[in-house]
Amino acid sequence: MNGRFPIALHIMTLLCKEDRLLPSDYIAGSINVNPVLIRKELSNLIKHQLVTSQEGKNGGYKLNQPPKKITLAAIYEAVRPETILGVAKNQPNPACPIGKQINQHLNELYQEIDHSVMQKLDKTNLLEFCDKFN
Amino acid sequence: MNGRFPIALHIMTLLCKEDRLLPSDYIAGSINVNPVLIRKELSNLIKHQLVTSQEGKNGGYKLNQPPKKITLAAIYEAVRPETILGVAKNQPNPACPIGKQINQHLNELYQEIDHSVMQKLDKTNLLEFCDKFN
DNA sequence: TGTACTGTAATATTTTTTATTACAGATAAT
DNA sequence: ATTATCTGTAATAAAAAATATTACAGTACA
Repeated sequence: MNGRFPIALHIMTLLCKEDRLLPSDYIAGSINVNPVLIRKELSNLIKHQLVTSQEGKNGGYKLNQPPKKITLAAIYEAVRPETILGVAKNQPNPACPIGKQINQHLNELYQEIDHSVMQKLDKTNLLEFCDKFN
Repeated sequence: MNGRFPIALHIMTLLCKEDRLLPSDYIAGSINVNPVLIRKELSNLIKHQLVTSQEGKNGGYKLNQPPKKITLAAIYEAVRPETILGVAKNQPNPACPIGKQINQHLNELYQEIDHSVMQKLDKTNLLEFCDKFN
C-alpha cells in the first residue's frame, strides 16, 4: 500500500458523493495538496477508465462508471506500483548465497500478500465505502 | 508493507541459515547497505525479542528463538509503523465534509487489510521461509 | 474573445531514507 | 593488562523520493 492510494480513494469518494463535474482545484482543496498532483493522479485514473474529464470552461472530472461497479481493488490496482515496493530497490550482494536469492523469494511472498489484499479490497465497492460517510 | 521489512527478513534469514554469531558488518555486506542501518534494525529486533546480541570481540547477533517458532507475522510486527502509512501524513481540509471524515474511514480500511496481511504472514515461519533457499 | 478549465513539462522545495563519521563501552584473544 | 574487534548510539551529511510551484499550450463554454 503506497501513499497514492489514500489520494486516489479520496478523489473517487468526492466524485461519488458530489455527482457532478468537479474541477481539480476543488478536489485539491479537499485533500489539501497541490492541484497539479491531483491532475496527475486523475490522468492515471482516466487511463484506468475509472474517471472521465471534460476540458474547457466549466469542465472537470467525474466517475466513468456507476460507483457500485467500482471496487476498491480496481482503485488500488490503478495506483499499484509495477515493481513491488521495497524489493526492487534492494540490491543484495550477489556473491552471498542468501543475498543472491532473497529477492526472488521476497517477490513470491509479496505476490501472495498482494493477492490476499486484492481479495479483501474486492469485497467493497465505492458506493459502500461512500455510504459510511455522514 | 514498508521498506524495512525486506531488510528485517533478510537479517533473520541470514541468522537462521548461518547458525552462529554474525557481526553487523557481515550482514550489511550481504544486504549491501550501511552497517549502522543494520545495527539499528537489529536493535529493534532485539527489542522485539527476536534476536540477541553479544558485545565485544567475536561478538555479533543470533536468533533468540528457534526459527520454527518465529512467524513472518512476528517479523512484520516488529517493523510495522505505529501510525498506518499514508494516512497519518495526510491532512485533509477539515472544512470539507469528506475531508473531515476520510482518515477515519481509511484507518478502518487499513486495519482490516493489515489484519488479513497478518493472517497470511502468520501461516509461514522463518524455518519454512529459509527452506526455500538452495 | 475572454474566461475557466484540463494536460503536461520543467523546476524547486520539502521530506524521507540511507550513508557516513565518530566514539564510548564490552569482551575475547594475545 | 593491552589490543583488537565487536555493539550501541548520536550527530551529521548525502541521496532519493515525494510534493509543490510555475508556466503555458490546448479546449470549450459564455
